[in-house]
Amino acid sequence: MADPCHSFPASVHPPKAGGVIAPDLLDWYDRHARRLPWRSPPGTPPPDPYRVWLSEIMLQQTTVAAAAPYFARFTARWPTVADLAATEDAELMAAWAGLGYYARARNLLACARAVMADHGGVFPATEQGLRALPGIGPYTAAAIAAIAFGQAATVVDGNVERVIARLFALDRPIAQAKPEIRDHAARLTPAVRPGDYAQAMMDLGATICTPRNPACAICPVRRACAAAATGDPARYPVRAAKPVRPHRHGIGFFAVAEDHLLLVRRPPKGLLAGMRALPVSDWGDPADAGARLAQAPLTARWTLRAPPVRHVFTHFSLDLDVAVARLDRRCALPPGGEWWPLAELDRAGLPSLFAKAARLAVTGLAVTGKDEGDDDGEQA
DNA sequence: TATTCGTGGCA
DNA sequence: TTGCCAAGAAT
Repeated sequence: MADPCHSFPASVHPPKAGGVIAPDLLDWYDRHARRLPWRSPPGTPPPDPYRVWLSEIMLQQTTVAAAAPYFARFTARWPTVADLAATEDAELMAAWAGLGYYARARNLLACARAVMADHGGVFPATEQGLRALPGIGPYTAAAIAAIAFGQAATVVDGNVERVIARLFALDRPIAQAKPEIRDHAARLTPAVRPGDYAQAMMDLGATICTPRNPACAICPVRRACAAAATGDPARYPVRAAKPVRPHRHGIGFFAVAEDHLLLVRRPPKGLLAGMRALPVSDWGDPADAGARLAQAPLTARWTLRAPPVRHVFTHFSLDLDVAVARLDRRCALPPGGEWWPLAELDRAGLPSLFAKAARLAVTGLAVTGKDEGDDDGEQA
């Protein structure tokens, strides 16, 4: 279709809401683009689609600072999609450990293998083709199409939603304004340099049009912004009421025999799916804490360590008590269990919750018979 | 449309 | 200390 950005003159519809922003935004991006490991400088040829895809998956609900070291390790270990597709599941999951949202790691592998098996090792160049791959949703498909293949796809992420909500001073919460936001975003997307434009919108949201204290004084599209005109731009986007986060309790079991630790593989669906982990009790009402020690994976003399590990997930918080037991020998394993060498614990690929619990338990082992030098702020 | 799914930094 | 938030996808 025709360039929607220029379907009417800006002077006819004054820029009180929106207007043509792409030229000013791209000009700003040429001067202020963030230099990131997966990005090519403004106006230069696009990066390898594999690297664009990998970065976009890692960046889903994840900060640039958190994703960057993982991106460096992944591209060093797996320089191409073929390398990634050929790796073992366990190695991939361990490499992802600590980054969170582990369904991304499973889908990453499934996607790489689909690209090899169904697309001759080449990423599809269209939004539709990308959208059909595991782990690639509306945002990621549009981002890869725009950034790696130069297509004028409408890229809508959290940054874009916030920028649009302010440009048009939308009075409804984002959850309810999604269709309207997408509509505005599509009209603002230019036919020229769509990849740079998409990244410019995200940079704008990340560095200028921030959630709190937006820097309107130096914003390249302030003249088009209805929220800035109100004098209180931080009022947008309107925030919906947040649901209360329930609190749960559980026990993680740290069983050591012959300098080996009992680990299990978590089920393929649900929380921390497919990840190596400590055996655990159920996680539920803190009032039922007393009954959970009976859920140990094997019979032993369990000692409860204090304080518990406090961990916050997206939709609940958890106090995980750590129960420790020493066994004389490596006994029969529960289903899916393995004895892991304690000396190589950092290579087990434990999610952060269990890495924290293991650190707590290991410090307990180290000071057996002694009681000095607990490293961190242990408190009642 | 609403839930489920991690983690760490920061005000 | 607590809550907020980050380049969302799958169901």
